[in-house]
Amino acid sequence: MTIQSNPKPTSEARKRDPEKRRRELLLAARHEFAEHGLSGARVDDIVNRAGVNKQLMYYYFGDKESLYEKVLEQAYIDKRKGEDDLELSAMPARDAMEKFIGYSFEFVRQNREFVSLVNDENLHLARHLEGSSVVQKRHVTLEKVIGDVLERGYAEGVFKRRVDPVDLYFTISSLSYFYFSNIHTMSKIFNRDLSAKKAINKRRGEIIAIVLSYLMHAPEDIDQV
Amino acid sequence: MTIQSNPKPTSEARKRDPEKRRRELLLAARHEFAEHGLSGARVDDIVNRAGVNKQLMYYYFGDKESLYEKVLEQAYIDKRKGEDDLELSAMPARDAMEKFIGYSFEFVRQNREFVSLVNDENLHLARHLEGSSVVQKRHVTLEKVIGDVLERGYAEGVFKRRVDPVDLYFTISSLSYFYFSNIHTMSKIFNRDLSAKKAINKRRGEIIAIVLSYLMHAPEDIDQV
Amino acid sequence: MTIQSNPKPTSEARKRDPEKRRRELLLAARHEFAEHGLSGARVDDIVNRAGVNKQLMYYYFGDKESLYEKVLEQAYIDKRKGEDDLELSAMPARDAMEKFIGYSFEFVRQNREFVSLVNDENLHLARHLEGSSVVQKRHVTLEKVIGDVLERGYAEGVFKRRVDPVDLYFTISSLSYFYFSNIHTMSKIFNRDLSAKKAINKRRGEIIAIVLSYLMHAPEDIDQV
Amino acid sequence: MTIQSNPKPTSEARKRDPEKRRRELLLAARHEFAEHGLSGARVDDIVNRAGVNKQLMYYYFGDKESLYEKVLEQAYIDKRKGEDDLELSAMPARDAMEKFIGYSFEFVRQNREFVSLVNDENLHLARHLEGSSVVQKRHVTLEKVIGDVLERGYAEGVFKRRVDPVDLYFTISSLSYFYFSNIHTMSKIFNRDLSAKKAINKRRGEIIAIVLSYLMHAPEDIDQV
DNA sequence: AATGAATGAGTTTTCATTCAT
DNA sequence: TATGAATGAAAACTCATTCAT
Repeated sequence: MTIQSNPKPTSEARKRDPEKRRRELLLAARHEFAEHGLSGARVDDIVNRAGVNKQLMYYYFGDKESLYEKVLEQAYIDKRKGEDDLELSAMPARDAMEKFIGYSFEFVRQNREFVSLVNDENLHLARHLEGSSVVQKRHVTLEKVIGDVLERGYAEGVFKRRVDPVDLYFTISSLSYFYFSNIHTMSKIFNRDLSAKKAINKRRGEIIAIVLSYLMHAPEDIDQV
Repeated sequence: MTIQSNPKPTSEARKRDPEKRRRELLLAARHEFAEHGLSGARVDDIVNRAGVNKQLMYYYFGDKESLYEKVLEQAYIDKRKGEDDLELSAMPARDAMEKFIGYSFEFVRQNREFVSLVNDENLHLARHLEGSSVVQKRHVTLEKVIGDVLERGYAEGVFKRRVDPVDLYFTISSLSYFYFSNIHTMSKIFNRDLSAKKAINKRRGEIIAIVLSYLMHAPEDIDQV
Repeated sequence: MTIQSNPKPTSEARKRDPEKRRRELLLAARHEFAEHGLSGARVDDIVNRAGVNKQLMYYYFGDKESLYEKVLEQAYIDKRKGEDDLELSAMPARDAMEKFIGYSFEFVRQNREFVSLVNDENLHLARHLEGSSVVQKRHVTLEKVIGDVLERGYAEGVFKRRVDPVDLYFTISSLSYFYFSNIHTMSKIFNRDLSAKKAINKRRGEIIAIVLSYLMHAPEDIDQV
Repeated sequence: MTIQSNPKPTSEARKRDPEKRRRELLLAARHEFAEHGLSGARVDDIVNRAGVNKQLMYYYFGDKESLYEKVLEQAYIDKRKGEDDLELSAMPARDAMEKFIGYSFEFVRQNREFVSLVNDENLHLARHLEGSSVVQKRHVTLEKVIGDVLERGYAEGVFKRRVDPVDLYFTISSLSYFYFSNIHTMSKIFNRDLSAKKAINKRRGEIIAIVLSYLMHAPEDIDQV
């Protein structure tokens, strides 16, 4: 690995690049698992998609399920990377919150495969997340980041309602995730084209409004009515 | 023949009751499909659960996929039945809305299988809902019921924000559905026991608060801040 | 049978006419067996075609294979009936022979199902003809009829070549039967539409010419060349 | 690897010879299909005959029907190979024709499986010949070869009757093929042992006589009588 | 005489995985 | 590292036949 590590494309070129093959396999696997779920995915299809020999998959990942775990873990890592890149601490609380909600929505919008993977993993009772402490660790920081924004909001006086950061994350995720997670059944049931750009953008606006409205109004407001 | 003619099921009885067998098969199938998804479910397991011969399933439903369609359709019908039983028109708008949100939450809480089925159906792009116009028809009334409550709320002055009934249904569904749909991954990720009764009840309260807060505050409220 | 034998259509009419149902079953079975062979035919399809309950077939015929035997036997009986109706003894030998050849050809032309049935029976080594002495008996007369025509032909001087009646029957059958038996493969192989009326009629003429030419020229004719 | 590199099959040897396994599968399949037809043949029996794992059949051929197609195609190719080996152009027309008829007869005599396969394929309306252009192409040359012999016969003055080469091929095939195709039913019907060597040889002689007689006598011969 | 329900034993096909090189 | 060949176990589905009425 260290010896042949960098480019150095000899006559036979791009062959014998184990890392690349691994990545290609993971990518192909993500597509397959997202499209068909763990049990619906076919090892044959994955390796065909990746353009590699079947045995190579076993060589790299051991078996189908381990490959699935790797795919899942990577999906969560990718998502958290995006969240960390937001740099929310650099802006006013309300803006930060709006940005975070918008990003959450856009993330699922552009990573539908993530939704499918996570849904399927819930079908399996999150059994494959067991081995991965990475995922858990990464979410501790997320909790903190949201907490910080909230605190700043309270300090600024822009947020009125005290909420648990994780609860808030739930709210934001629910609203963002569900739209894409259930887009097909909902489109059929209500006979609407929810995949239309216009519909999606409208929904994003509404989701931001819901969350902000919630944060910006103290509980008493309602009870007083 | 003349003696046992009527549904008087004697001691051994329960034989030759095709309708019952059909129902038992559907029930067993719902369990299996909810647990393992369409591709993960095993016909053998379904018929074993139902205690019938495998061929009977084919005799009644044609094939695995058709059985799945029937299960799915029935799941939606059952859900809609519950919604219709709420009789929301008989109470003040705010109470009606609170009741509806609470019911939506409790429905998924007590019908986790519904969540699994619908998630899996989304994985299949809602392809199996194609043939069922029943499901679509039943949701037209739902749209009307929500619309009525909203209108009454505006008239009563209790609701301030104008929203599309279907959008509102989305909001309520998102918040209710996601909690249970993603309960396993979320529990792992945040290392919390989201299945605990206390956590669930707390979340229900918050969801009701979110939705009501949204409806009861006009958009300007936020912008003015 | 004797009591309810004739029409007497009571209130419920055409129901309860066992003989008719038997015939309908046999007819449907003939279609199915001719189309798919013994092993390819489906009991379900047969009874559906006949519009009767499956169990009725078992009630009447015992099992699929016995039904097949009945169908086969009936097919041979029908064919022999036609041959007997020709009344070849009433006309000059050459005309009789021409008529017989023509009839043989037309029979398979119009009874393609016979061809399929017989082919399939040969696949089964004629095992199902075992029980049926009827078929064998009926062909003894056929042998005689052909023999008579031949003898008259020799006496009239129109036929020159002495042949065994059964051999001749083979020749005629071969030429007639093969055309329709192999019409699909041959059409494909030689890229011709052998099912066209024109092609069929032309072939009939040639077959008659072949057989007559053979009978009307003594063996020496060839050797002399 | 370097030591056993060449096809030097040592004592245990014969492993890992995919081509051979393919051939063995095809051979076993030909037996099975010829004995039981497409629908009557059992994949299990085929692979047992070939001594290979069942899945290997699917690995090589895709499914039962595709295997059937390959078997059928190969059967036709083998037959055509034999015909090409006759080298008819090297001998006088009459001898060539006699040789061709004799060969045609002997071919079916020694390749009864061919007969069964072709019969079964006709049952399926030659549907499986669709994809194989090979078969069709190979028969174009056959048509030419027969045409050449005929032309030479006319030139030599030995053949008097002008016939279409394909029609003649039909005549020869009919007479040869039918005898073996229908040998079981005919044996039963006429209570003769048509499988006896003597009977077969006698029939071959007669078939040659029929065809030659036909070719060597102009149509007028009959009409004049 | 007639029927809908039910079944056991197959039959094709699929699939993840391992072998041999 | 890489691959084509090979496999056992299971899966969906089929089919002739019988049961109960």
